[in-house]
Amino acid sequence: MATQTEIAQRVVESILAQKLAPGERLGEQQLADLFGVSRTLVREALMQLQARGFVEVRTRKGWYVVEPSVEQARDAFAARRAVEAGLLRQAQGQFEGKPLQSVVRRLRHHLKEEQAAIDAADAATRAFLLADFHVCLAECLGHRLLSDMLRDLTARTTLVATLYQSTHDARQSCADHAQIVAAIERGQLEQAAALMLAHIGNVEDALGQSSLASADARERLRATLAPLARTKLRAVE
Amino acid sequence: MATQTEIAQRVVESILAQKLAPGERLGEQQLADLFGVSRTLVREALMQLQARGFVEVRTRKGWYVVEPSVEQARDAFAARRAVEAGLLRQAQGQFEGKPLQSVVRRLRHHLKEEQAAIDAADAATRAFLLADFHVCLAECLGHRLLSDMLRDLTARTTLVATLYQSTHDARQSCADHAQIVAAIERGQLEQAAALMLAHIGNVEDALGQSSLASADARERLRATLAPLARTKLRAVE
DNA sequence: ACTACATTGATTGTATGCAAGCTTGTAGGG
DNA sequence: CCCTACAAGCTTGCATACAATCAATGTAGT
Repeated sequence: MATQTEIAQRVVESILAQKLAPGERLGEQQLADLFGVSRTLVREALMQLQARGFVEVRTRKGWYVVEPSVEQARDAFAARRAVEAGLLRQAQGQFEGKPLQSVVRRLRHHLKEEQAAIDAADAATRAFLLADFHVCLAECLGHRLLSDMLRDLTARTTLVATLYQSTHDARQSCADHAQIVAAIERGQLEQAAALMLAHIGNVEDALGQSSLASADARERLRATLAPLARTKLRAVE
Repeated sequence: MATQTEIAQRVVESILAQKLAPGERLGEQQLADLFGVSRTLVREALMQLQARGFVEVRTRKGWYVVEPSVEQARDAFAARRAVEAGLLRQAQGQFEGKPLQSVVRRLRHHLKEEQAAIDAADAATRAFLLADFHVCLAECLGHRLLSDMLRDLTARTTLVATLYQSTHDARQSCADHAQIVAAIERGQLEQAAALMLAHIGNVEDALGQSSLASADARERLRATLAPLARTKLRAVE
């Protein structure tokens, strides 16, 4: 009892909420049973998600949540830097004081939600809201297309953050956001752009530290399972 | 005898080559027969294209090549301005003189192709190459993700250019591109960004003139068919 | 005991079938 | 003559059925 769009949405939500880990397999029949529909709808939903970069299909093997490489992760961050800085600088000539007030108002509202989530909600909700700030910014600035693209882009970076066990602090991100909003309110959009670049850099650096530790999934699996195997061997002896 | 990806690619090519006009209907069975596959594959291909913004589905009515409204067209141009200017400014700190040389070399090669096409090729090929310049730029600057996104974005703007009968001159675009490359070669990326903004503005303005004339599809149809109906009436008399 | 191979099970890839809905053409009434 | 109601045909939406391929397990042979 669900449409393709609903299925796709639910899968994306689950990925962002870390209920679906990167590299996790998504069986077609399994999802079909879960949603009470046929494999056809599931496939169509997955194809859309593939086009948006959330899942990938390995021929005759199945669908998997994307597991971005370090290089791909850097690419996503680089893309966000270019887009979001461009966004703010573009707004410089676009707005003439007045409309920015309503933008600031909406962003402040979003900041409040972020802070509330940091105090109360789980990590998944926090991560979602922190990413949504950037989407909200693009939307407030009138960029409908870019807000959609940023939704997927930030989702990607959030994904790699969970994949590489980012040590980044939610509180720090929220503080960064507040600074950016303050700069926008002062009309200093160039500075806002600079702050945004620094902010994205912070998030990216946070995962740079641990990227070596869990660089390879195979290695990680071996490391995780090694003691178990040893125990088993000893039991057999 | 074709995979979904091939079908999707062919459809996109046809749209860009103006063999498929905006608003044109794409029957599933029709495409299935054409490619010698079943409707299933066609549907899956169309779903991907829907996610990328090339086609839309009206329930129980069929698939149609997107027919962007004026507002959506402006949105696409605004997105391109933000992304491409951001791209160039971002490159400012990224490169330190040397690697830019290879970028310039590749872009110059592209410029030559553009000029050759302007002299020899048809309008569709020209439009494709002119749009591809921007994709190529992003790719040269190391933005793999953004180049993909720009491929779709520029396709969108090319689409609206054909839809609103842009009066823009290919030669002018190519000259703009040459100026941008020259600025990059001089290392003046800030200026390159400014030139890029002006260039995109030029293209957008070219269709701004005729946007009022064909603002509404319904209106346009009425305007197109009105004289025909009159002629017919006279013949009957 | 280990390797090579065959068989089985499961899963994806593709096609076909059936129901629902829109469009169009036509007939009947005003 | 025009307008409305109805029916037929075509098209999409979704499910099911079948084919192809891969992984895994079990087996036989060395």
